[in-house]
Amino acid sequence: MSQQRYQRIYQTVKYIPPGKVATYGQIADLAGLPNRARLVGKALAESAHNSSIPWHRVVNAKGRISLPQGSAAYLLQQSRLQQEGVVIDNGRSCLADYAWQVSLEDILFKLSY
DNA sequence: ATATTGACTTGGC
DNA sequence: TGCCAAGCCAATA
Repeated sequence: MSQQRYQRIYQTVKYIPPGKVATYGQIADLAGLPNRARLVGKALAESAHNSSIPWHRVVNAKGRISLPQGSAAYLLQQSRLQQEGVVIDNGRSCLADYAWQVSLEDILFKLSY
């Protein structure tokens, strides 16, 4: 059911390693879709049922969970991140500690398909 | 074809 | 830290 139009976004999200987080804007840029952070959120909302997509590793530019505070989805994202070792302080993760940094080496030798 | 809606971002206080 | 106004733009209505 995941729409074909969000394929690039989904593939990019799959590369976020466990224990790390990426921002909506970062995913959009990496997917070749600059200025489309909101589209990433939309794509993830539709991927919630797809277990192969680690949507919980995507947070906003401030490192915070962008879901209604206290909602089921919010709690699920929080617990999944905590399980991976990401400390969540009042809905916020510390980007300085957990931000996913894509290096040139990753692009050339590890993320190749 | 026009208007509204977002799991967003940035910059300024 | 936090709030706000703008800017952004595909998808929906």
